[in-house]
Amino acid sequence: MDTPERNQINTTLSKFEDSPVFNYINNLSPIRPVKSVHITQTFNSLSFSSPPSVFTSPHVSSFKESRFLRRHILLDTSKPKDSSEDVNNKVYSSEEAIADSTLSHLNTNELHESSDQGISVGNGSVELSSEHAKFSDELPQALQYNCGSPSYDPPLCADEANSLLELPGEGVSDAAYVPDGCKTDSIESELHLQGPSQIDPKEEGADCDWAGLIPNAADLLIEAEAEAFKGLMQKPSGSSIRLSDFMPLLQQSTNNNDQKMYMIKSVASGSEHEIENHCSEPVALADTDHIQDNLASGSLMTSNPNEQMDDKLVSVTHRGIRRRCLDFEMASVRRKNSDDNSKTGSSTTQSEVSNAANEKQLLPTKRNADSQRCILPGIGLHLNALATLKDHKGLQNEKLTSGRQLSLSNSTSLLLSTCHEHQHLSVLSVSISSERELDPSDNGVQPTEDCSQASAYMAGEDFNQNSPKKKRRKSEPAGEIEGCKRCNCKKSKCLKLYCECFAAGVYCIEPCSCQECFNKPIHEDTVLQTRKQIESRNPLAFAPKVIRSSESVPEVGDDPNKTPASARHKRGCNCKKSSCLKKYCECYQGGVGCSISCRCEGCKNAFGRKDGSAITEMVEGETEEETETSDKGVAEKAIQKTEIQSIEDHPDSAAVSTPLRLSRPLLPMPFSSKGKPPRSFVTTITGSGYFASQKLAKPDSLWPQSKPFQTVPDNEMPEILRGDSSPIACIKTSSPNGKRISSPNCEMGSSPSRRGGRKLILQSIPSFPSLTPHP
DNA sequence: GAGTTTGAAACT
DNA sequence: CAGTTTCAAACTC
Repeated sequence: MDTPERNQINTTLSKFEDSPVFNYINNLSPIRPVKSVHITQTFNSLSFSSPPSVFTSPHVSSFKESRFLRRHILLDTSKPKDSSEDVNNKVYSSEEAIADSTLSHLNTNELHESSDQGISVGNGSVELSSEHAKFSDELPQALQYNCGSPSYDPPLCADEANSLLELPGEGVSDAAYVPDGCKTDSIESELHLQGPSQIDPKEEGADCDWAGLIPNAADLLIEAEAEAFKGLMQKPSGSSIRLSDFMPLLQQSTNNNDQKMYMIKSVASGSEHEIENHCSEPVALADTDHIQDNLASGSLMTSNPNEQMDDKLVSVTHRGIRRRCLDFEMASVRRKNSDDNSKTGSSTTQSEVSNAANEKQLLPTKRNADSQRCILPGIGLHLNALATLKDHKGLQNEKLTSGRQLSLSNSTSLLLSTCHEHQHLSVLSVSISSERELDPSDNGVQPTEDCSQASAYMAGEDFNQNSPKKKRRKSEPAGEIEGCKRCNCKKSKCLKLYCECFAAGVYCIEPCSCQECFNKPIHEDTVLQTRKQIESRNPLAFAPKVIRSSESVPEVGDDPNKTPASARHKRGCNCKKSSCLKKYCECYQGGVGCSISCRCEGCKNAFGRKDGSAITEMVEGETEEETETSDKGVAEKAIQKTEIQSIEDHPDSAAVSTPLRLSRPLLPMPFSSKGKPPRSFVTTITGSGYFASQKLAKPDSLWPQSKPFQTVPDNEMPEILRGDSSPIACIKTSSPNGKRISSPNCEMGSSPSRRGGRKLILQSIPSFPSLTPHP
């Protein structure tokens, strides 16, 4: 990504601004240029986004910055700066400065630098190197300015600011990020600002930049042009710069001689072309070549209809250029938008297509698509819907009794084969539209949520569910957990926490054997209401029962209270007879050790006991689970070490030994017998985000480390959830309101891959909450 | 698959 | 908050 193009644009713009034509245009334009406002906006936006943008894509940055600069210049005239991008900015700023006539100093050196950098400085550029320097410095300051400087105009429009903020960053050209309307306004406003000044003597002075290259004399100008041309021709990348160079020349020529003007004009036209190209293709890198070609061919000369023979031709040309730029920008924006859309669409379509093509591969494709957006979610929903479909076809046969994998495969096959048409359609439609609506099965599934919800929900379910469940299961070794949860509720209607699915925040699906189930998309409202009620009683009701922190997370820092234990059950268990050695124990089921918060009797939790004996856990590096236990140190039930040892001895114990890891394995281990995963939901907090997953399942990295998990008294849990990290926050936030706050982290957070099953996703409590229709 | 056990969730 | 009931998973056979 080279910035040169944009730079050129900037320069051209600045030139335009200077030209009286601009003023005229501005007058004509219905858009009210609120210079200050726009500028400020841009500035603000720049301030916010600029840094990254700068690094990422100079183009964008240049453009924005340029605006920036102006403002700065206006505000501050005396700051030095160096960055190349700044140079671009300089152009504008310089122009402004010129307009203001406040800045008069030109630094040939700077000019050279700018040119070297490839940033061509238009007239304005010539002017103030010093300013440029300032700008660079100012960028950061810009914010300050905005805040403090009275000079600044009123705050930017929220829309604009948003637009700016929204900018994808580099890739997007200025135009792209700026809304069409806004953009034009902003540009025009810029023009206005510069417009009045038009061509200042100083600008000519600016030409002085060129001066390095070109002497003031008209004759020299021509020569300079020739050189510039050569330079353009020679330098592919630098083409933009050269163009800018031409601009100044043009201006000078205008001032100097009409004849020369022609020359210039021709050149200018060429520049325009280039500019246009740039404008039109801000993003494209190849432009330079293009431009060169054009120049070489001489097309440059002819291109502009706008050009005129007058002295003002230059200005006109500028204007023409300007406009084109704007237009192009707009066009570019449009293009980008369209492109983006097309891309997105294409991507979606592709994904879908691929999905369609590879029905079986839905998962993978989906995952791929995941990155992109809602689509997947949609798919996930769809999957759920599919799940519901089972009814239609009676595919359920397969309820997974023992062999989930088989069932999954079967189900998938069913979907593919039997439902296949139906599903296909649905899937495709979903993916395409990114809406589940299309699915007949979907019905009312989460209409409210859209991407966010869908994503969360979907994410979980999607991957998992969709085919995911099935696939996952397939992928997973038999015993493994599948991520999917299935319930067998008879009386709760799957609207109580008794229901694992409901508790996990997922809809029941095929594999479920539940009766009178209301935990389906069709009953979304009911589900949401019920969920709210439950949350009202217990905000953490849908929070992961087990919270785990990953090393990455700064957990400790976050919660002083928390013990280092990697994970703990939210509320602790209350086991009386199972000794916390069976899945009856939620702690054990969750693969975590018991903590102080536990009220268990005779705790022998292999993962760790209250007393902290959790020796077993310390396995391998990861240990941790219970390291805390020591902290807790409560020996309420101090279990004898012997027990622990014994545990270790046992094969299972092995798992135990490394509780965390084990957890991964462990889960399977203990659960493996049936292959079901533990019920408990685990929330893992990773640096990026936390995951709450029902299953420990593939804890992957999660476990390990870190977080001390405080055993977490009930109180703590909430804190943990809330406080610390966003992830938690996500959970909580979501749950309380019933809304899911999907933090990107949460959703994406984890690599979906981790949790195969929907459970994983589910874990993000938010998912469920998300279901809540709250806007 | 039926029955039992278990402990969480829900209720009082 | 404690006690009881309900519930469904976990477990056993």
